[in-house]
Amino acid sequence: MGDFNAFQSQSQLRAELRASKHNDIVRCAAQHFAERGYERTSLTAIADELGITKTALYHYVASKKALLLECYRQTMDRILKITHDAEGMHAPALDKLNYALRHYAMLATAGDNQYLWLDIAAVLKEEKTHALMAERDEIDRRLRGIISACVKQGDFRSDTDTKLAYFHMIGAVNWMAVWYKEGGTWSREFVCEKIAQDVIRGYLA
Amino acid sequence: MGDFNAFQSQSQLRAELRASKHNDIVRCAAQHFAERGYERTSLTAIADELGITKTALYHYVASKKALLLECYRQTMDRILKITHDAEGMHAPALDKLNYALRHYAMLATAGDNQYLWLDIAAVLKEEKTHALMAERDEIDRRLRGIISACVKQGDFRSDTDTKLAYFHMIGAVNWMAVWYKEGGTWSREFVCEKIAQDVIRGYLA
DNA sequence: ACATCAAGTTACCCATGAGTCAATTAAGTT
DNA sequence: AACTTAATTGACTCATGGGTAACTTGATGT
Repeated sequence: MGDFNAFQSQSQLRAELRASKHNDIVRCAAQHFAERGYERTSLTAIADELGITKTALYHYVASKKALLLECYRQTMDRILKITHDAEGMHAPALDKLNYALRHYAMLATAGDNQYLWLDIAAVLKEEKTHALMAERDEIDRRLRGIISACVKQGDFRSDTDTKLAYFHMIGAVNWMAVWYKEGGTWSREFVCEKIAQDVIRGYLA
Repeated sequence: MGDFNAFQSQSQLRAELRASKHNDIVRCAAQHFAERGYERTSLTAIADELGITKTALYHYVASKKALLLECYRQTMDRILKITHDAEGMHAPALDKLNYALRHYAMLATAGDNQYLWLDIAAVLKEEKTHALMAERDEIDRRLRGIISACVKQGDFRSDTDTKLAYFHMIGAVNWMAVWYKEGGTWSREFVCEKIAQDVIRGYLA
């Protein structure tokens, strides 16, 4: 083994290349799943878009379902990061909540995600044992924690039911993936901000 | 032709029987589609539940897609009726809106409708020529009309964006189909009422 | 009695799509 | 050069599921 690869072994390079391709696949699949739904998406279609054959996919992914779960894990990770960042803010709970909802909405409206969120809900229902459940619960816990804090700090009405408020907010934001289309008179950021405000305003003391 | 069937011809009886069976099929299919989604539902499964063969279905329905469209037309008709009833109320626009949202929510939470609403959105997107589009638009128009009336009558803040408010409300209510489960401490009626209130409260002047 | 028609059934056809296998290429290792 | 291993392919299998065709049954009407 010569010293020309002192910084990085060739196997490491290979591993990185592999990881990169793997990532491409997941990203491409995520888009298809989000736009057309899991059932309507064929692995061949994904492979075609990537310029490879379906068989090649199986060198990177165990099965179609595994691919789906990975797509969803990526999405959950992003949401988890948002809630984490929100919790870490040095600001009133109300600001945290606004931040979380705004960024959540930005995720939901990024691209054509029509099917993404409902399919996730469906998968989570069936795959009870999966780690995705834990992530989902963690997201729930954090968001509801922030809402509770809004109540405790007196920004939200004291008779607020946090569970219902949570579902209300999440529902309104998730549904954006269905109706939001790029290219209106308002920017995406603005629409997300508006929805976050509207959803929060109903609970202000 | 004897007079024993003076009230109703036998062909009429047959037609009614046929219509009744047709209705059974649509109802059964609607449930399957709502619970498992269109793609995951097989005609054989529907036929099995009805105790007939798949082929027999084709005596009542032209195709799987036609069956889907009929299911959705039924749902749309129900929503249309709700908006119609709301409009016909002798009451302030605010009460009309509450009525419409409450009953819409009751529909969304009737049974396991997880997939129903999103699939409808998807079908409406593709089937641009179909009469369902017109019905959907009519529902939109009416609900947004009621929201506008709330603004005009001074019950809603004057800076309310009716389009966004509409999407917000519909989103929160549609999403109930995903999360609502029978058997909690609160009655379905109560939860629907609460959500309607929460969704409206944010716009009150 | 006899033609008719609706309602079903069995046995198919056919397209799609997930997943597998054996062979091939390309690159890295000794 | 010989060996190995990862990457990739084309050609399969196999199950599912929508839809069709031909036949049976049973009731209606003349």
